[in-house]
Amino acid sequence: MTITKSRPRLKDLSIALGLSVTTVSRALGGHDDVSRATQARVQAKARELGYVPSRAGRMLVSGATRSVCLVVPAYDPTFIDPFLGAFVTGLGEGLAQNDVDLFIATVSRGQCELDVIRGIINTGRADAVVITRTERDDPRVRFLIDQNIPFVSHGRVEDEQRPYAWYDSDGERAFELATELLIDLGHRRFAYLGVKDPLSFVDYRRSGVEKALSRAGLAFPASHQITTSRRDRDGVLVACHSVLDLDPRPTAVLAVIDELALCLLTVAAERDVLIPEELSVIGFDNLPVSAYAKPALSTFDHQPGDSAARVALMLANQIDRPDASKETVLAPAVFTPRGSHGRAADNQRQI
Amino acid sequence: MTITKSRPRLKDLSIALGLSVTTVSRALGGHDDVSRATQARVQAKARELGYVPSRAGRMLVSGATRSVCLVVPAYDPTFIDPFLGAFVTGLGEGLAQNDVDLFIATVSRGQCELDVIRGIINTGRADAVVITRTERDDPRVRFLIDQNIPFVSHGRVEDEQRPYAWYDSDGERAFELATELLIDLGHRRFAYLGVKDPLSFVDYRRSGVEKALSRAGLAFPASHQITTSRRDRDGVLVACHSVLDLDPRPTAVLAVIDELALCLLTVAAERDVLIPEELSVIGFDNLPVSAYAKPALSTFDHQPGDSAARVALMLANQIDRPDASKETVLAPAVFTPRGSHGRAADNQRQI
DNA sequence: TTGTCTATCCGAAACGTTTCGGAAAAAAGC
DNA sequence: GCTTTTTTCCGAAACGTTTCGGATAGACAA
Repeated sequence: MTITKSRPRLKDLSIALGLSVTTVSRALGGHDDVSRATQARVQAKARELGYVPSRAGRMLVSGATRSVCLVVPAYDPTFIDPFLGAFVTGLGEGLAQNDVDLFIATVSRGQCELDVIRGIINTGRADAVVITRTERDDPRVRFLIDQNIPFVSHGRVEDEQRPYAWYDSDGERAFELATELLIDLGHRRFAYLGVKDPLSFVDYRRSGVEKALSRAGLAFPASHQITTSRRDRDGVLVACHSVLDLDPRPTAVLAVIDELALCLLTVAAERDVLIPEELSVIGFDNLPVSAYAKPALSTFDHQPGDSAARVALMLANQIDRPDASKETVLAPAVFTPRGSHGRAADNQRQI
Repeated sequence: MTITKSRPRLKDLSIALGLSVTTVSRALGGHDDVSRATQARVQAKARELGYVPSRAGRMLVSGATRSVCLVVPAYDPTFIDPFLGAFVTGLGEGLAQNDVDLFIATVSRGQCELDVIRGIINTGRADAVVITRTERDDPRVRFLIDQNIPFVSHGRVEDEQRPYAWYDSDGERAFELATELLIDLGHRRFAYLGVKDPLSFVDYRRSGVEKALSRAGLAFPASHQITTSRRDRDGVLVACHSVLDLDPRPTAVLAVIDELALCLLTVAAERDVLIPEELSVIGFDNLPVSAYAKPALSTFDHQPGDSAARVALMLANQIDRPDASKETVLAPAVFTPRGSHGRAADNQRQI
């Protein structure tokens, strides 16, 4: 009178049904070399006994794991994306719907990210990988294409000619639109607050500003493009002050990330620069706290949930149809206008 | 002249060495029924050929997966912890050092978290699970103990009598200390800004304030404990105003999370309440933006990286020694004094 | 010399699944 | 009624690992 604690196996089903293991397996697989009647009978029994196929067994015979790996660098805490949590959640959610598991690999200090990826694939721990925060000329993308490893990149790299699957939110278009909007509001003197990191989204956003300004015949001198390092807290403050020190002072600033925009807001408050009356500020990210800033920050939203869901779908496609053409998705970032931007003051408009 | 693309198996090693598969396996396992010389020879060859054992093969025979699952609810975006990214990263990092994989399961809207956990264990996808954001009386903890599933809880629940492994940062002690510090700075009128969610850390932090105040013989009436829902942006604003509307106005406020504290800071600025001269504010979380607030927010740091590393270790222990006693860790949160708190104004002190 | 003990190695089975090739039975064609 | 085709099922092998229970050889004791 032993209690069978462990869940049923194919063999248990076959015994219970008086069929062979083969037939049970094929019935559950929906193959047509087993009669409809038997298929139904097997499936009913499987449901009844709560049968779930063993992943290990399947992996062994198929060689595939039905799981993807998100590779996240852990060597630099500032690299930890504020959206990582939301992204991971959305990714897991989307993958689960396609019966794919998500697993996380980290790259420690001193480890080579490429080696980590190679290890994941070689040890057969994942069928595909996701990378985020692509760099200007990202060695990971090159490597993954070279090695013919299925992957989806969150963020695109400009230089890569070969096709690969990527998802990116269109920061270039976003900042182009924001700049146009500000021009329409009468602004003529712009500054851009950027970061030094060689991440590809940084380039795109800056370029959006440049495009809109040049189209409007407005100057965008290097002196008005102030960049700093996120890592360096003092540097961030210095950069914000530099923006306000420009003479004549710009009336509109595009900040590449909310974190910088928020800092600029507080520095401006310290220096009694009125926002948005004297200075319009638009950021990018829509951090949760941005809504609570004073004034609330106008910014762009990534819709991290949607993007993760889309990436999940792309990954499932990569796994299930490895030879399908590589999807590329350029998603619009949605403008979230709040209180930090407005019409240029008239006196400034006439200058 | 075929190129062997796939990595070597135990069998390949055995052929290359002229040994049996068994001996190779046992040699790599370091068993003493194979001579030292052979062990060395096998290990050298394994290194040379780049042998890595197949996880599938191991899983099949051992029944264990050497992976743990982080269960994260995806049904409510506000549930997504701002530290989730850092936590996931640290966890992955720590687990990898113990040769354990981290995999992520999400609970979708309409799914029962308990069912998800059961599924993970039943389908043998993980040997242990991690849960976060424990609730006051958490059904997950009860369930996991009942089912004898190895787990570590990030956050503890007060009511559970049976031993289980948990890690928590000591919010109670933290707010107790913060309150004492403020009392020493001359503050006598306190308010507490809380959230309604039934999360266990909420209770502990509030209780810390209460303890310190009662020890100092100061009142802590319900009217001065203002709670709101994080989900409800307007509600948060209303709560912040309510704190400032208290008459006489408190001189010190403890906010259960930085998000609320930051909101209070902006509301106070709007209403020309000087911080810290007229009002001291201390939060908890040390969000990245908290350093950029005006004034910079005094708060407590979780040290999410350290906590994740510790939890990873605890998990590895649970897997490797399932019968070991359950570790519990109560980690101090480190006070991060900045500009949002200070000495109580003299005139108020005398009231 | 014979038997026992130890050191070292190996064959076979097992874990759970899938697929290949074949076999039996039923249906169809003549 | 006989052959051919189709339908439906099954045995065996394979995936990569580990362990159990031997097996072989040499060392040792009597």
